[in-house]
Parts: sequence; C-alpha cells; structure tokens
Amino acid sequence: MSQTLIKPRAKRRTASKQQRQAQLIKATIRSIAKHGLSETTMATVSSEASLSQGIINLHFQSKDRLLEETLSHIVGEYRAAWYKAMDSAGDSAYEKLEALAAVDFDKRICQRNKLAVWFAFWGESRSRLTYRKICTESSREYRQVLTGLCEEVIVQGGYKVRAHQVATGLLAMNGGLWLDMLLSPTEMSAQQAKEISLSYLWGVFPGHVPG
Amino acid sequence: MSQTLIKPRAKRRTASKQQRQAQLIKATIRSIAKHGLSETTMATVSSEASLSQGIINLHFQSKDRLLEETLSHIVGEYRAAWYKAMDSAGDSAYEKLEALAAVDFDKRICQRNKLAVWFAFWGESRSRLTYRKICTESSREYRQVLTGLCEEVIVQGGYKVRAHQVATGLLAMNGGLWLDMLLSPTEMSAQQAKEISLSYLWGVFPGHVPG
Amino acid sequence: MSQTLIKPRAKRRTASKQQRQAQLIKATIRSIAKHGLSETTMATVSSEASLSQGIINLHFQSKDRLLEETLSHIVGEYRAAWYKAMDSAGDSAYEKLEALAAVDFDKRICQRNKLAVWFAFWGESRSRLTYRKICTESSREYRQVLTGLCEEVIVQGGYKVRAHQVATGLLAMNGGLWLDMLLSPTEMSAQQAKEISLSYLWGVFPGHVPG
Amino acid sequence: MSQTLIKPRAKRRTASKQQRQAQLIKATIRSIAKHGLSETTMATVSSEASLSQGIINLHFQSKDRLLEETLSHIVGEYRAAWYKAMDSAGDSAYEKLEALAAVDFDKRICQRNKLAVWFAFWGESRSRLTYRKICTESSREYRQVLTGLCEEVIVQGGYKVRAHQVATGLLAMNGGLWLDMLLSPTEMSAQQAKEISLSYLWGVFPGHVPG
DNA sequence: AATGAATGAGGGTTCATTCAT
DNA sequence: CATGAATGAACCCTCATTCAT
Repeated sequence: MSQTLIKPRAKRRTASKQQRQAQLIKATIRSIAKHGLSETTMATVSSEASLSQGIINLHFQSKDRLLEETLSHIVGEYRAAWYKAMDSAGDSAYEKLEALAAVDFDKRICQRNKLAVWFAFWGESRSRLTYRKICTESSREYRQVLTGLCEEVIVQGGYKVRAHQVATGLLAMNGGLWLDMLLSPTEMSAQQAKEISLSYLWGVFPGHVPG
Repeated sequence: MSQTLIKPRAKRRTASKQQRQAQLIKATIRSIAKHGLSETTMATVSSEASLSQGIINLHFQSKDRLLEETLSHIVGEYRAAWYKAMDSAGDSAYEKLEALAAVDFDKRICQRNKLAVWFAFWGESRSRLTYRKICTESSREYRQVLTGLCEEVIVQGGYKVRAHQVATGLLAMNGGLWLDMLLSPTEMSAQQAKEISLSYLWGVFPGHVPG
Repeated sequence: MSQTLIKPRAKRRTASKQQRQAQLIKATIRSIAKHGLSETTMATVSSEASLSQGIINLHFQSKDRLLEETLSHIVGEYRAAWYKAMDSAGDSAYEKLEALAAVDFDKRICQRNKLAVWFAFWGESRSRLTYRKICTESSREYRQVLTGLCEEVIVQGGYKVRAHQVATGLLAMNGGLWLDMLLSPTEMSAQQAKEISLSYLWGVFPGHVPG
Repeated sequence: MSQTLIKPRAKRRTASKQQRQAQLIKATIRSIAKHGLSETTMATVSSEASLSQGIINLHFQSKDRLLEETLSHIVGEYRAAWYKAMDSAGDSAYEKLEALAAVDFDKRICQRNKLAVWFAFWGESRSRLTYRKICTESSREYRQVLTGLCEEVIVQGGYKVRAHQVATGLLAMNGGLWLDMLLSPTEMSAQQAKEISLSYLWGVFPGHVPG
C-alpha cells in the first residue's frame, strides 16, 4: 500500500501489443547474444529495448514465458525460411534439397545473434522440457521433409544410401557447422559453411552434381 | 579437575585435494545435466556431492572457477580419449581417421550427462570469452590433427577434395550428431550416430571403404 | 473521399460522481471481504467494479484516500443506523438502550462483508493514525449517548452501577460478539449474538427486564 | 551467476536456531505493532532484529511462514497463560472463572504490541484460512474450558443462565475490551478493563460476589 | 469522463560468498 | 580441513500511479 514517491514521468510510447511483443523478443535475442542466457535478466532485456522494467511482465507475464516466446519466434522464423526456400527452388527433389542445405546459411537465418540463441536454448534443453519440446517438434517436421526429398533423389538416381540416414546426416552437418560459426566466426564464414554442406550432398549423390 | 574426558573425534573426511576437486567436478557435471547450467548453484553441486555449502569456495575459490575447471576437465578428458584412440588405431592414416570419427561415440565420451555439459557451455560461449577459449583451443588442435590425416589420405588416394574442408566437415558432422543425441536420445543411438559419421567418411573417401 | 463514415460511438457510461464513488466504495468493501485488506489492490477493486484501472485515481486521487473514504462510509452508515434505531425506539431510556444493543446485529449493519471491513481497519488502526481517528471519533459519540441513557436508567431504577462502565461494557460486548461472528460464523448467528448482548443488559438492569 | 561485488563483512552473531527464530518472532511483533501488518516487510522485521535481509528466509523459508509462526507464538503464549492462571487459582470453579477473566488483562498478555498483533491477524482472518484456523482452534478449547466452569458454577449456585451463553459473553466482553484498549489506550487501562470484565461475571453470578 | 499501456520504486526471495566454529 | 549460519547484492515480479488517447 501507499506508494510513497511521486515523480514526473518521461516519454511515453504507444505501440500495438504485437509490435511491443516483437520489440521485446528482438531485445531478448540481442541480450542473449550479448550476455548469454544465464545473464540475461529482465533488466538487460528491457534496457536493450529502451523500455521500463515492468514492461515484460505486462506483455509476457513472466520471464519464462518471454524466453519461450523468443525460442518459438526463432524456431518459427526458421521454419518459414526453409519452407519458402523449398518452394522457391526448382522443381526437382535434388534442387530442393540443395536449397534446404543452403538456407541454413542464408543471411536472414544464419546471424551470429541468432546462432547464439539457438545454442543457448539447446544448452538448457536437456533440463527444460519446454525448450526441448519446441526444438524437437520443429526439427521432426524438417527431418520428415528432408527424408522425403532424399527418398525421391535416391529412387531417381538409383543410389544405395538410406534416405533417413542422409537426411539426419545433413541436419547434423549443418548443426555442427553452426556450432563452428558460433565458436570460431573468424575461421568459418557462412559461405564456407555452405560449401561444406553442399559438398556433403555431392558426396552422397555424386550423380546429381551439377556440371 | 583432571583431564579424564576424551572428546570423541568428530568424523573426519580425509580426501586429498585432488580427490575432493575431482568429486566436486563430477558433482557439477551431474548437476548441469540434471538442472541445467543456469540452475546449477553452489547448493545443487555441494548437495550432489553430499558435502557442505562452503566446500566449493574452499577448493575452487569461486563458482566461476569451478565451472571453468569442469569445462576444462571435460575437454581434457576428450582430448585424452581421441589421442588414445588415434594411437591405438592401425597405422594407416585412414584407419586413424575412422578411429577418430568413432571415438566421439564411445561409451566413455558420449554420455548424455557429458553431452549436456558440452552444450551447456557452448550455449554460453558466445558471451563468455573464457569458455570459448577453452573450447576453441582444444578444437584447434584436434582439427589440425584431423586435417593432417586427411591430407595423407588424399595424397595416398588421389582424391580431389580439400583436407581442411573434410576435417571441418567431419568435426561438424559429429558435433551435429551429438546435438541430435542430446535432443532426441530415443531416436538416435550412439551406434547409429557412428554409422552416419563413418558413412560421411566413406562418401568422401570412397576408395578406402573396407570391403 | 466523402465523410460517409459514421464512427460508432464507444459506449458511454454516465454516472454522476456520487454514483461512481459509491460504486467504488462498494467494490472496495467486497474486495476487502474477499481478499483481505493487505491483498486489496487497485486492480481487485476496479475489477470488482467492472471498471478500468485508472478510475480510482480519477475519483479518489489515491488508494489511501479510497480506503479512508471506505472506512468513513462504513462508520457513517453505522452512525446513521444507531441514530435511527434510537429515534424509532420507545420513549424510555431503557427501551432506547435495548434498541441500541440490538441494532448492532441488524441485517443492514451486521453483514459478514462489513464486519470484515471493520476488523480489517481496526487491525491496521494501531499504526494508522487516520484510521484510528475515524474510528475513535465515531465511537466517542456513541459512547456518550450510551452513557447518557445508562445514567437515566440508573437514576430511574436506583441501580448501583456506574453508567460509564455499563456503556463501555456494552460496547465491548458487542464488539467482541462481532469478532465471534467474523471468526466462527457457523457457530454464532446474529440472533444468538443479540440475545447475549441483551442478556448482558438484563443482568445489569434486572429491574427492567420485560415480563 | 558471478556475484560481482565483494565487500568486507560486519559483525557476525551466532545463536541457536531456536533463539534466532524467537528473536525474529519478537521483531515481527514489534514491526506489526509499529508499522501495521500490511506495511510489515522483510526489511522492517530484519532491521527490527538488527539482522540481515536474508535471515528470515533462512529460518522461515517465506514471509508467510514467519507470519504464521508469529501468530502461533502469540496464540500459544496466551494458551499457556490462561492454563497457568487456571491452575494457580483457588479450587472453586468460580475462582477459576475469575482468574480466567482477569488473565486477559495481565501484564504479560495484555501489552499493546500484542493486542495490535491479535487484531492485525483477526483483520486478515476472514480471507486467510490459515490465520482463521489458528485462531479458532485455540479459541474453541478456551471456550470449552470456560463453559465447563460456568456449568459448575451454575449448578452450585442454582442460576438460571445457560453456561454456553455466559462463556461466550465473557469471551466477547474481553475481546471487545481489548479492542477498546487498542483503539483508545488513554481512556482504557488494563485495570479498568479487568473491573468491567469482572463486573460482568458478578452480574451473571450475583450470589458469588465476594463480600 | 473513462481507458489501459507504461512506468519504476519497492516487495519477497535466491544465492555466491564469508567466517566463526 | 570442513561446516553451515549469516550476509547482502541482485534477481523477478507487483502494483500505485500517470497520461496519451
């Protein structure tokens, strides 16, 4: 009771709820990239957004929910990107496969800030069911699509490999390349990473290598 | 009054410094696996070790140092493992390469608890110079060795690939497979992971595939 | 483009200041009864009134003032009730005394919600001068009236007791009965309480007992 | 993680857990009396005890538990007092009854600080089941004992009143007198209150009045 | 007159660290 | 060596209050 202090207020912004939430999620990503997940606090996020302390609870109720929404945002953005890449690619299964291999290293997805967020959540996912669920659900869908495409290519090209294994290998390869980019950004550019990823595909499906 | 009383000695734990530290590092690994890095506290660790609150500061001065030592321990153990695997393998470069690809999925290295620790630290490594340093230094050495072996195999087999790229690809592949095992342990066994890793090698060096 | 559009008027609540304030005070009483004084917030009150957050500050400037007005309201209502009861009673001092003893257990005054409010404020009154003042001022007047009536009865009946003591005793008795009703409503009805209160009077003034 | 500031520490006290808890409960009583329940914070209590912020959670886990223990303490102390008063009184039921009526105004029980605490908790008891439970349980026992004694006196003296009603009336009277002492300490001393309480008894049991 | 998004001081609680025992 | 009571900075969250709409 009796909030004693009375002070004049500073600026006041008005934005739609949607905008505010997006703004806060962006700020969260920056904060995780800058300070790490374990040192991302309500203060680092709200200050990164140039807003007040209470704003996060106002829009997300709790820190936990903010983090979950942030993870969901990243995951959703990724999903949209690979769907789009797949749709924009040529008609052949192999072309689509290459497009998917490449999209992981696209400017919009493969930013250091966002990689940091992926790994931050993966790092906690063992002990946080919620995180793991969000991650694995998205990943399952992606793997299925990849496996389907591999299957097609295998049938067309008469390859001897197993579709599931190739899809899993590609996923793993790209995940590992992200890790490399996170840990040694100076030694691994997105361009190089993409080449390695594609050369994996070429190794598996030598008959489809262009040229 | 005569000194007839003999105070019963309070039980005394006598463990060498070395032992105590090892015990605490083990407890830290368990705690990170169980609660995650961000919810690993001095209390969770010391309770995991069945020791008192103050013990960690006594032996490691600070929580930060405990965590660094834990990471170093894991990294060192890994380094020892792949050195040993390489030495125990057959004489040919290709055999050594396979041995290295396989050691990542060895029982002693590839435990869920330890994977959780690797990713926990990787997740924070973007913002923690110390962690990143420990990780990249070890990784650099490993990559050099791998690259050297690849070089030998390439020369011997007249392959057209670049050694550095293959080594990096192998590292990435295995890292990505670890991630898969961490997130979906039910869908990815160490055995399967090893097969995928080796089949990557076979794809790159088809002339060396046994049989 | 012509001004063809007619913006639908947002609904407009038009209630006089008086009505709004009364509505908010009622909501405050309900909130205190439901959540307790210490967990009554601007939010619980405005939601109880189905109005917006800012409404209270608009009408009462501050939470503190809302609470004071609420206490004043309850106290004023009580005062009006006993005045009316006294006026409506028979002409004799004793009859008036009985009417006053009884009014405390009247339906309009002795509601659980309101008892909760009385005790909520009494509970804070030790440390809140404002509350104590409102309470004691009203009580002083009541006690004076009671004492006067007792005096009359004593003189008429030739009793040996002291008027002030009897009046104080009656006040205390009724306050204590309220407490009983608050804490154990199932074991103490207003009817029972009234009987106990009246029997106190009869004990003090045995010559006036009807019948 | 990484508690950054390192500062020298001040004095350090050692006391048994029991003592510390008692000390904190005393401090809580003082704080409630001084600031009221709703403005009693962890800070007011720990500062009242001249101890650090964290001490309460260390010993009571939460503020809620501290408050419950404080209420229990007061209630228990009261119970012990009236038991002792009853045992120390003369053998007759009436004497015991007088002793019980008087003990409420004993120096050890009837201190303003403690009255403030009683009413603070009563004020919240409507909405706090835990508080109400502690209060009513203790009160039920007391009422039973009182009723038993009244019964005896009634039988011995051939009175026409009902034991339960007299007991309830006495309890209510004393509770109401406490309220009076809380709100108007200058106008109501413990001595006066005791007299009013006893004169209630005398009114009910005129044959037992001494002298 | 009324709304409700935004603010930020202050609340309860956690936890790395210290130190008397 | 080892313990664990004690500390207090910093955390997340609540809520009275403000003010643009």
